[in-house]
Amino acid sequence: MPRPPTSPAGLGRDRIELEALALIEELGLEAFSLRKLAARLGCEPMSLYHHVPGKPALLDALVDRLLGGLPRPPSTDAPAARLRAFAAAWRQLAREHPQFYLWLALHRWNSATGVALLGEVLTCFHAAGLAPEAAARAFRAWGYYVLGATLDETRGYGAGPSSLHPLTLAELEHAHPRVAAAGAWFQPAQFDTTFELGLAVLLRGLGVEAGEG
Amino acid sequence: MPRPPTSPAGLGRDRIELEALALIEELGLEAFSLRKLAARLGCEPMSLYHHVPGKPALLDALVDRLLGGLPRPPSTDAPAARLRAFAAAWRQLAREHPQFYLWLALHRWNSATGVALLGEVLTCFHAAGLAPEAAARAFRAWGYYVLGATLDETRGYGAGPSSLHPLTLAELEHAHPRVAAAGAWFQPAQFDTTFELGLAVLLRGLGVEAGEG
DNA sequence: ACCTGAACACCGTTCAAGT
DNA sequence: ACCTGAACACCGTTCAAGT
Repeated sequence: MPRPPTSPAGLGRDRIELEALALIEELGLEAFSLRKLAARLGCEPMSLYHHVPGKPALLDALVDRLLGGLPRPPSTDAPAARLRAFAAAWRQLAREHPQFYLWLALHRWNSATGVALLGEVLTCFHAAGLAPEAAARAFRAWGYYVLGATLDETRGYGAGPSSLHPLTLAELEHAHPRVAAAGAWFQPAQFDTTFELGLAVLLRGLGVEAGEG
Repeated sequence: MPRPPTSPAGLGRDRIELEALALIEELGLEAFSLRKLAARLGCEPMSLYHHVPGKPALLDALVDRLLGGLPRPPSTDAPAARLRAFAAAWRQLAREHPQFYLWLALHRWNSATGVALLGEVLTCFHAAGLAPEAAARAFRAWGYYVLGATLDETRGYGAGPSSLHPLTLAELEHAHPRVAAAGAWFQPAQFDTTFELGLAVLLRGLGVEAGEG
């Protein structure tokens, strides 16, 4: 009684990768392990090695999967609109996979999928009329901003306290009233507005968007 | 024969923390362990627990140590100059501790030291004449950019390939000539120029620096 | 007060063996 | 071809014991 190649009982890369993605969000990236993944899949830890070379390779495969699935803006849109759309899709991906995002963001995208995506973004800067050097630098600066924002949004205030001797709210308000007051604009509900503000400044200042837009 | 409190034979937090900082850079953040630190210090792993509550607490103490040691610009400088100086000092710190920087950058600075530093930076935006909300959002956008740039500089291209099937240089030049050509401006020698470009755009667009400087 | 040794509950991964 | 079980070399940390 041979079973189909993607039978739920068989492992296969798809089932392994999808379950890994879910388990990472459930447990956190640090607590995720191949042994727990195997338990979730109902197999022995070592069975995974017949489908995946090891843990780093599995995580890199997840990067490729997510990069490949990122929605692309229509190439008929204006360059600035396309860059806003790329940033929005990327932020959405970070929001959907906050735990995995640390690995996703900080590993080199030197696979075919990753380089293709980088090329699409870089093309927007060329399409905006920038010379090669200006386009390369603007691409980089834009990436710095998007990277920092998404990491801060997923791993910053949302991640909870980590210090040995954290300041209490009362201490904060007494010692640093301005920091305490600014906290109102550091809430998740404000993320979109703040992100758009900085992005608009960058796109305009980098020469991607005309002054009168 | 009682020994002085900071004797080389005794452990003490200072010796533990300084050795940890050095060992993290030597081995990499992921490979660093308390057991290896103990071996380096010539003691048993469990001896460390008499000076430090655990591994995360030790790393958070290192954050506090480095934040406290960050050089501060003179408060007589103009706000924009101070923000450039903070960014430069921060980038320097990242360059000196590229391995530890991932932990340093992504843990909440809710200690007294951390909040004081955040307050000093936020004050620059107020001093530039921005209203509380604009200052809070500009502070955040500035931080996104600095965070992303430093992480990319320390963990990006410098960290080597990670993908399962990386593109070769020849494949890259054939399939994505523009990405390959842009690589010339992605080298470490170009980091300063690119960083300053984006920072200038942000400071000007956020209203920190006047149009005519 | 400070350090030690054995032990516990985990890791990723190798290897030889099963079907 | 695919899965398993035992084993190896690691982790962080607890606990009881030493001085």
